Amino acid sequence: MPEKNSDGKGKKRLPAEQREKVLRKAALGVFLEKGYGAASLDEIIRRAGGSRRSIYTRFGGKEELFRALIAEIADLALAPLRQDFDTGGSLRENLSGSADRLLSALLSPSVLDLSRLALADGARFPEFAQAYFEAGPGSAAESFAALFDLARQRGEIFCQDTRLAAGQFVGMLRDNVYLQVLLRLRPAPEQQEREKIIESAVGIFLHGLEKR
Amino acid sequence: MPEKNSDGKGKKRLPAEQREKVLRKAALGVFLEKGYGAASLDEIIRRAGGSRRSIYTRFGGKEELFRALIAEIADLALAPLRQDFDTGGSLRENLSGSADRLLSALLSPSVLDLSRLALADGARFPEFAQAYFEAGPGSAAESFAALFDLARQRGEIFCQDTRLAAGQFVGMLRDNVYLQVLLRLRPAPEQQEREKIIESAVGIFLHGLEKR
DNA sequence: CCCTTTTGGTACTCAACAGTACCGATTGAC
DNA sequence: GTCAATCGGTACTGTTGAGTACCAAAAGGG
Repeated sequence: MPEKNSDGKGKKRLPAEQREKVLRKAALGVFLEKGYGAASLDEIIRRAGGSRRSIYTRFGGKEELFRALIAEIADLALAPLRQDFDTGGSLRENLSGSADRLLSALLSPSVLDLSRLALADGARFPEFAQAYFEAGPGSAAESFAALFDLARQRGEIFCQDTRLAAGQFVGMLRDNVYLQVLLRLRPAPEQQEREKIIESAVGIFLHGLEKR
Repeated sequence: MPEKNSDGKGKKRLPAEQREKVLRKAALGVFLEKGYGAASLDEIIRRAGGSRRSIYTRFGGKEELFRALIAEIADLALAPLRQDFDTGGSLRENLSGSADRLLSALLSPSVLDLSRLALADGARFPEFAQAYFEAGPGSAAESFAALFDLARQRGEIFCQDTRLAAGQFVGMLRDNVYLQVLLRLRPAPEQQEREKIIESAVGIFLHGLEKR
């Protein structure tokens, strides 16, 4: 008796291109949720459909599958984080707006998972840790540094090392509240608390960089 | 032929108490280096000597062994971080000194491993994430908050929410340099760079909190 | 309509590892 | 010295999951 699958999906075949997309997406989800070590190919296949062959013919194995995802992982999850600054507006407005976008991105579930993944499995996949940092906190800090440079040229602030200060500003947003969220000790702060965090950080920072 | 072990250690038996100490220490090292999932009992036994029985009779299993370590893990690795503040000296001196001790602790190999462990396996062991945060960044922030409260009472600084500011100051030390070290993208900064980081952070922060 | 190629699904092998059983050796009490 | 209890070492069991083999069904060209 030619039997169908339990879920009734049958044995429809997907064109190679689409199968690969579905596989990448499913793998991405499982890796982000479970981490590299605890992620199982069976789980990926269960979500994506297809068979083990589809992974091994297309990618070569678990490790290669993960490596194949690195580029798009960083791009995808950190995209909202790399928004350009408004050219107009005051320094404070620009800083607050950018900080808000950065903090919201950092606190989004997918970026939180991504950060945990980079920290947990960065030892085995240095390119991944590198890609994560460059696409995320690194590029954010560079944007802030550019902002600070401009303000310094205008004489609005006083700062010897704008890159260092920018990295510290990003760190300031990654404060203990963020750390607690990353450790799953508390839920992400809502709009109101985020605003308080940003107001405090921007206030301290801008005042701290004022000409003295 | 009654044969000795390859390393010549023989079959000396350790008193129960000492065996447990050695086991705890070895397990601590392996968990910190490999993470919970990748740590194997065989490796722990190889380092500690003894046999699997010594783990199962004393602790019950891998999970219980890990849980038994949580308290001392946090205590041990974060001890240098919880030094009291000098009561004398200026606010800036106190802040700089404390920040230096905190940063040095955060950047020490064992605390870096501990932080990665808390982030990677905090999902499975929430008590561990909790203990890590409270013993480490949490208590550090509380100390800074106390320092800020005192300074505010003296009228030296202006700050609405000292706890928030203290958490942000700790975050500021956990800047992008620290993040890169945590991600194993670069070695820990030497004394000179650490001083620059602290000088910048303390300078921005104190100036930022000045009465305006 | 048939035949080749590719894919989905399943069954298998192999390795790693947690947990258990057991034997002989060591220790300490008597 | 003798004996009971315990410990070290090793072998075994069961499970999980990566990687492989194979078969049958589907797609597509002739």
